[in-house]
Amino acid sequence: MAKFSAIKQHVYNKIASGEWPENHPVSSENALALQFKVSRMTARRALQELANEGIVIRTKGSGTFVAPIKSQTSFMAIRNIADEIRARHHRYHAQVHVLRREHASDLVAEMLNLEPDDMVFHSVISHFENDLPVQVEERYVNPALAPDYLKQNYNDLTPHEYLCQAQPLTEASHQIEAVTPSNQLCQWLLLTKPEPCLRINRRTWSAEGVVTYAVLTHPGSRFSLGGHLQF
Amino acid sequence: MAKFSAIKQHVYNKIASGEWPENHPVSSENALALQFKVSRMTARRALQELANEGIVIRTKGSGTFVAPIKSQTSFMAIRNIADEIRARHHRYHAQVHVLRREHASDLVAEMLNLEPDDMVFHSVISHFENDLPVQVEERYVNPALAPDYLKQNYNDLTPHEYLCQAQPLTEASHQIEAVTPSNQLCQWLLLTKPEPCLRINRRTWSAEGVVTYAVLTHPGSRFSLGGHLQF
DNA sequence: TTGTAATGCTTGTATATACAATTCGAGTTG
DNA sequence: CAACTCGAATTGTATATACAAGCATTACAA
Repeated sequence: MAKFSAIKQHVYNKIASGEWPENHPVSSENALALQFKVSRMTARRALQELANEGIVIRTKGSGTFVAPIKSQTSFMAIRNIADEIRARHHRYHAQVHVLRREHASDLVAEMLNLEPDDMVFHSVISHFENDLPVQVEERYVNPALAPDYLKQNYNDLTPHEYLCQAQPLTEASHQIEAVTPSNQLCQWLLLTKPEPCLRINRRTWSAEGVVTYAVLTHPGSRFSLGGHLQF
Repeated sequence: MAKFSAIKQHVYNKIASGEWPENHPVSSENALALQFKVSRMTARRALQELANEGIVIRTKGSGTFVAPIKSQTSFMAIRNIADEIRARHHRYHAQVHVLRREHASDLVAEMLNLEPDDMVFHSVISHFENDLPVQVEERYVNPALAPDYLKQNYNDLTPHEYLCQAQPLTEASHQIEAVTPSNQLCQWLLLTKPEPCLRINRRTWSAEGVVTYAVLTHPGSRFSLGGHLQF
């Protein structure tokens, strides 16, 4: 492993272990250079790359500090929330609230191109970043296209991951809105009082039809969607 | 301007002008160092940052090349709110609340790559769909890049339309979040009580730098963002 | 007490150098 | 003609050094 990578890893560990919380000062370039017996330029490179990744914030004359977390995700690509959180070197885990077979409501039936009262799979899962839920994923699945959906263990892999491998997706549509969360959602999100939430309604298709309809709800204070375009 | 920035600019220009198309080789570190009379490390930094931005691709032993254009970003094309409303066959009109020259706040200065207290143009406009406001557009403009911004009549054309023709945009970044509107925003949006709002923070670049920073706020009950992807 | 000047620490920019690792083409060899 | 070798070019890693610029504290003077 390259020396500058070792230093980055050292900082990652400090942050992941909780030893360095938000805004905690990070060792200076010179201190790291001494500690790791490298030149200042090498220590500098490590901190610089961490800054590019948004892990730390550097201020001339002042120092380097652990960046406050504010989730940001690309809304162009359909990405996996778990991968995203891990890419930020934060701890991820999930909690399954609901996982069952049930009759489709009118709305769900329409979204999945089924008849009302047809059976669908329904799951509700909270996704945690550093012990704080950043997303409640409410998902309805067409049983014909993913018959083993209920048999998976969603602590190990996300529904999105499973569905991707079970039914390669060909198409997706999103609708993004701001909503007030229901009491039930507040509980799942560990919100003591309602706050504006970002909601993504997503339908995904495979070659054989609509696979799944998902309602993803993020607390406004813990999540924002980002994107970058070039022309 | 720092030397490494000058080199980056040089590469930007070559690409923007079309002189260097996709996959065209970029001058090597040593060549740029000679040409700009800097050390290799400085030329290297310029190319490295361009690579981080996704502008070029670097391969050890081979060289540096103009990156292929990122496609499929049509999800959130920069759309004009007025066109959108008219496309729905609804009546559109605008109301200008603020249109003036003022000192930049720290945040605005940072977003526009200016110094705090530099002068910027500031406008606040409500956009109405059938007599109900669906967006408050708060916009800050770099006066150097759009000196006539304040002279336009924003009942006839939107700031976005004017800026597009004044400074062709090359790049944009968005951040979408859910927020509670301030009292001032509630007034502008004709909301009797606060409701969750969808907020889009957008920065747009032309070849010469950041042109404008816009904060677009939509009432959650009157607006949602849609998108469709195919793979 | 207040304002100011000095000082030390930090990050930012820049240079010169060295060697490692990889790619790619030119030349050589069988 | 094919395969191989070699070397030039290029990017990657690392060091040592220098000075500029910003921040925060201390020391000092009014």
